[in-house]
Amino acid sequence: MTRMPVEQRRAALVEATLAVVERDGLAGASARAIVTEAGMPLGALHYAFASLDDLLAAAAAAVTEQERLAVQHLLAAPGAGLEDALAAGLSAYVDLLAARPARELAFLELTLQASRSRLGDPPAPGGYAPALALMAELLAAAAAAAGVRWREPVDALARHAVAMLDGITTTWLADHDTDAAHATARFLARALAACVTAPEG
Amino acid sequence: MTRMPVEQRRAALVEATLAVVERDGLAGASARAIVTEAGMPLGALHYAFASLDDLLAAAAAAVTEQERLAVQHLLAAPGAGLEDALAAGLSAYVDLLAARPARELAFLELTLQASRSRLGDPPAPGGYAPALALMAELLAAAAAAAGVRWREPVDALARHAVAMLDGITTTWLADHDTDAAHATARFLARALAACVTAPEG
DNA sequence: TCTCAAGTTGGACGACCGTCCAACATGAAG
DNA sequence: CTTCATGTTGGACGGTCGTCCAACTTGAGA
Repeated sequence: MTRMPVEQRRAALVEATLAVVERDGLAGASARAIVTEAGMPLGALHYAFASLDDLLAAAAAAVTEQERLAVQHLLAAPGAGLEDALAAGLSAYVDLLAARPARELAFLELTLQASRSRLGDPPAPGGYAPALALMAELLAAAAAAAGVRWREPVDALARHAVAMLDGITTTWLADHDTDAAHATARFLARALAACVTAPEG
Repeated sequence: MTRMPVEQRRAALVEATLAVVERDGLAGASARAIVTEAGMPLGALHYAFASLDDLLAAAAAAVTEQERLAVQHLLAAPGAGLEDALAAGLSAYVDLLAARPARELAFLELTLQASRSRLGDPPAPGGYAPALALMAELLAAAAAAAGVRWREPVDALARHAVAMLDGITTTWLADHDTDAAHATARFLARALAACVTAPEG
């Protein structure tokens, strides 16, 4: 392969890993499948990463950054009320899930694999932090746009929302019931909207 | 191995599979590891199941029956209010999760594997049905005990609750934050409790 | 142009995989 | 006791796995 900074090589391998896991599942994410996807020779993997597990861990870390970033522009609802804005954003995620289920499934597989490797860890705040921080920002912005204030810490609410998104995902993947997933999204929006003070108060 | 009805053999293999996945993860659930766990010879697997995938699918199906059954006696709160009863039950699940995380992780791994195999399926109501039915029963019983009635169909609320349990699980597995998981459980209990008519109405 | 350290490659290795099936054990029928 | 259909076993097979490393390419410095 042509000369290439190691950093760029690592990024390309991570991207190829995400593509392979999305297409063939975590079980199909072998060293050979990944380097083939990336158009690299077999040896390139152990030149950029110490082991395949290291690459999968890096891919899992990249996921929390990349995936939740796709949700970023979902909460860009116009001047509607807070609950409607939240419901629109969450429903947009459901549509994204229904349109590209393999992608969300791949993200869950990688996240779970990372969770297993950290099962016997100390407290371990974990790599979820970026997703939580992003969701907290979105919630804060949504409240500001609606002219209301959260009655509870946004960090706590953000964690509830992230958990609910995960649950919506696993449940939809199990039954493919898009209507029900939208209903769950509205349920969460209503629950979140119940945690604000009166408008302009 | 001593004579043994095929049905019993299948059940023993499914149980052994759950034990192996809990200990070593889905990646470690090889045919040899499973039959060793079950104390059976290698050939016994293909004598009771057509393939390893069939066994894993059977294990995934057994999970939805078995796992959610563990939650059954969690909602047995005394005469407290509905929200407190729900919160107590959901918090009990969080404690169960924190005490035996590998088990819940194994359940998720098997469920996700099953989800992947059904990715390109027709509508497919899926094997989630028993879990939903059980949760619906629990919610109906809880409302009856509190002397209130659900304002929405219990089936819909049950699906929200199951989704939230999954989300609580994946999130806790990522950050091991038991306090935050309890807070999310209370959040869900409050959201559910907001869906009833006034007591004794 | 020649040298050589650094970067890159793909074949080789041992281990493990799922599956199959020829050989073996078993217990009822004769 | 002998027969034999049925149930059971574990070794063998072809394949794929992750990893390593000897050989090759590259491009800057002498």
